[in-house]
Amino acid sequence: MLTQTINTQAINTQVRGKIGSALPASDQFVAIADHVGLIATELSYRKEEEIYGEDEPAEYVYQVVSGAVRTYKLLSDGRRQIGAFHLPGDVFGLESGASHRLTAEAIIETNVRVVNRASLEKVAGIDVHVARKLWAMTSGQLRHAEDHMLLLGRKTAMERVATFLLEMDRRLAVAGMMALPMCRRDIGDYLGLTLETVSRALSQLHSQGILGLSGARQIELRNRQRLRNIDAL
Amino acid sequence: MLTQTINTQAINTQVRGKIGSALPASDQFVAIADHVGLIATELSYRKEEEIYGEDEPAEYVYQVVSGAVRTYKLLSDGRRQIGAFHLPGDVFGLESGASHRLTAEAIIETNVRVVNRASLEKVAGIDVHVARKLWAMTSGQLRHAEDHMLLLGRKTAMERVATFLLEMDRRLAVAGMMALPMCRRDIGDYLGLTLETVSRALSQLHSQGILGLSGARQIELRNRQRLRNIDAL
DNA sequence: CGCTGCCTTGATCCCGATCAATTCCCGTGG
DNA sequence: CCACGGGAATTGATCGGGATCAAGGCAGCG
Repeated sequence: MLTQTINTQAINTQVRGKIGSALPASDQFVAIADHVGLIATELSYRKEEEIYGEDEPAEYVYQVVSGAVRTYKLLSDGRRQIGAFHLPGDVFGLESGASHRLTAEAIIETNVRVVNRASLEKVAGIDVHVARKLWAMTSGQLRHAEDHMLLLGRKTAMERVATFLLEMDRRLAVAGMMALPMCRRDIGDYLGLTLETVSRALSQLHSQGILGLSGARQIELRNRQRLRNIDAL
Repeated sequence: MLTQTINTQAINTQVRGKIGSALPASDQFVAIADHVGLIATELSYRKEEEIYGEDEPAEYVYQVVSGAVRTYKLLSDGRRQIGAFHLPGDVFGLESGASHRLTAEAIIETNVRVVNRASLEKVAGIDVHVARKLWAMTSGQLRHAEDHMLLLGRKTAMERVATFLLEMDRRLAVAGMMALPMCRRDIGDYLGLTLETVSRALSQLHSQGILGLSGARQIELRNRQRLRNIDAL
């Protein structure tokens, strides 16, 4: 339960109050919260800590401030499919229905901003721009899921890894370098592969000079065009 | 272009006007159209006919009246991933953004009801219940996509086919029988398998007495519980 | 400096893909 | 009503990409 999390792990980092204009307002989640005067709370989660579980009531909507989050589903025998990685700025845990449909965990030490879902929905019932924004965010997640179904159903291992690298490059590259927050197993569970296959694909791309590795999780893309050629359309 | 479709194939079946209460009002799409007085048009598509293409402007929102529709993405070399099958009552082609992200085709002779997206959005800007409903419909599609990612990324061939049969049973069984509108290739492209693998899995389930076949597309589930046991969680 | 978990690399296996015939319907026309 | 044609489905044989099993290597952190 989130209540426990607040009480046991995150109590020290709680910051209650209206989001002020001093905070980065680079996206609409903040803009909404700011504009309509919603109460936003900031929480911290440690590496590997669960944020919410599958089928739990969706009490809050989250936005990553720093760190990284994975959302996934499990089969009863432990097979895992990660649906998405959530990086700084991303909103996750937004549900139209009553409960979360995936489990969310912090991959590394992570700070998130949360807004109560009920109050957000109340605002959406008054302000059509907020309602439109909630729909657009869910629609954006659907777009990602549709692209990912194509990857999982039809792409080869090498194509999947190329797609992954280009996605991460777009989302978290700083000065041409990526610092991946997740391990090989997470990447495999996102791409529908084993960690060994991910590792082999990365090694091969490295040997071809398409990427540089300075530490397993520090990756530099040296030739994006060749990577795009490997990735099927 | 849809305009062409209207002019060439569907002109005879066009029915312009406010949806009346005499039509089945079992779902909210009709309820919305009825309530707010939107103009709904009914169109027909022949077997294999395209309804809209990937990246085309999303001018209309569709609801299946009769028949069946597949929505899919293609890779440049022709590999195809079907994201969903749309059966009578289902809404498809609803986009929050400007364009369609998958191609839609009629699988068999199909009748659909269409509503202009711009006018629907205009209504959503006034009536919060309509706005809420649009969000909920997109959210429902996201739920399906999340479940399907788990299937495509982590389930075995037999598990995928079991999941498929249970889904179709739920959605189109009449008196314990299913009349599948789609061929084995479509099923394969939905499940991330080849048509041969789908066929083999069905044959095996048949030989185990779990399903009855009267014609390749007429399937009777004889033991849903065993099918649920085969389907991982 | 030495664990300990993460990653890489190698060897082998196996499930589902691919290639290849039939067979089975189902629709069509005689 | 039946014969026929042709796409759809089944079934068989073989292949191969990625999984699995199994060591090492390395690096980040105490």
